[in-house]
Amino acid sequence: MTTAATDPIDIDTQYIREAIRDAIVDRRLAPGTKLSEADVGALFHVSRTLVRGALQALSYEGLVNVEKNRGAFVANPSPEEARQIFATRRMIEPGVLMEAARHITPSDIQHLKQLLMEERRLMGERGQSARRAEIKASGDFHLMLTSLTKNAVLQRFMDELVARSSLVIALYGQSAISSCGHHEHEDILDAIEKKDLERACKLMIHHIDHIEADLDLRAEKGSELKEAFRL
Amino acid sequence: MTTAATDPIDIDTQYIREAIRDAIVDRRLAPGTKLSEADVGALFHVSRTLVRGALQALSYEGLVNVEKNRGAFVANPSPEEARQIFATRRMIEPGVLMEAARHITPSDIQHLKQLLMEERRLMGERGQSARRAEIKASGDFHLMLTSLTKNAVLQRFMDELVARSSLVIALYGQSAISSCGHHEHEDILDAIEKKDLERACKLMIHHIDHIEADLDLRAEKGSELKEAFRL
DNA sequence: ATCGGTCAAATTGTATACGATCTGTTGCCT
DNA sequence: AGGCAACAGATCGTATACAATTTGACCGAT
Repeated sequence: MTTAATDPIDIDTQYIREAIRDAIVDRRLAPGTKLSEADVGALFHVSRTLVRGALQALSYEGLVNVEKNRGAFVANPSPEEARQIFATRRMIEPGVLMEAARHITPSDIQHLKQLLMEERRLMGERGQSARRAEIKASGDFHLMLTSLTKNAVLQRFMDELVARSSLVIALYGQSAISSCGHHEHEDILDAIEKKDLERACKLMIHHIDHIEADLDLRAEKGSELKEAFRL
Repeated sequence: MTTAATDPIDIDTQYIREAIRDAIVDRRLAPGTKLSEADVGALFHVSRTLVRGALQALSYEGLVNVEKNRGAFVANPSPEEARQIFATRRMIEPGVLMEAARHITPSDIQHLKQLLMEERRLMGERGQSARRAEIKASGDFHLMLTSLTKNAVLQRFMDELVARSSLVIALYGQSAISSCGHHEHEDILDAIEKKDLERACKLMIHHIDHIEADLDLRAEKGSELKEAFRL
């Protein structure tokens, strides 16, 4: 076996950024968790300098909050933030769909179908890690669709939106996703394959609506004291 | 005169980031210009540490390119990038418009009208600084519209898109903006005021189309050697 | 004269050192 | 006992020092 996982030689800001990002999106790091520069640096055997860079980058993505002179914490998105994220997805994703459909090839469709099969397989599994993998696979469908647009700007926006959505789903999801989420991806792909873009768009919007509807966004949750006390 | 411009007391990463950003968007820094960490640091009387943070942030926004071991350069967007930026705006801005219209108040409309008057005033002026101000005012209309949505995620996306658009317009614009660009903002606002959202959306799309149509995006320009030689 | 290689200057990459700020605790005073 | 102030530990913010890399110049060989 390689030693890559525990003893990677080339640790740079980017590597750390992605490692933390994955951990957050996979919910191995709980929202609110403090990410001390010294601790993270020790973990990766690098100085605080590189860690700071990674944390700053993640704060631009909205995955961590950095509080001045207090440190960085895994983001704990408020219900309001969650709503904004999904509102933005509703605006963008129909366009993504249309643009992706213009470029899509039969080979792309095969790849997407394969992803959906993998997703379905995971759905059968039980346990927390399966649920993580399911959330991830669900996001990957949207990201792969986006990659077909060959639009780097859009890709970055969607990367951020999907990552933050994962966090929100993990926080507020009521776990009915399994039942509704999956068919919808297949239906969307079907509509694209049949060039029925109008239907595909409609399905996409409904899909996003359903994901958001599965969330429990009633104000109080975790740490939003400021909101709770109307400060 | 005040010494604020040359001797500000509180210089932090954010301040530097905004200063450079403004300079790039205003085109006081030409695309391709090298931003040496030491030089910038000397200018603001800070160490390279803060400058690096600012440059990294700007690279996430797509306003500067950081090349490993070579330094940071003011972005020189390729025609392809320009197309992607405008394609993305076409996807997002109709949604922005709809959402903004839902929240808009008479007072907001007054503010927007005031902005448009200012814009029109600048249009009368001549010279490079007037053109800069005009490009800026033109972007501000879109940003102010976005701010009405009260959606922070969206706001950040639009901030980036508008900033990069300014760069692209400065680079590839053929300066016919004056004639077409302005009426369109007024027309859009009119349509919003009359609650004719369908018309407002259509006008917005056309507006973006017109801006892009005014660009000269034929491949070769400046430094895109890789493209030029098909590497 | 041109090509190739070696070397020096300049610039970035990373680590470390030091100062500033926050947090929690201790102990005194009322 | 309760509250306030001073202090100590920990953590972040910034600057500086040193290592690694790039770039351009010089110089000798073909």
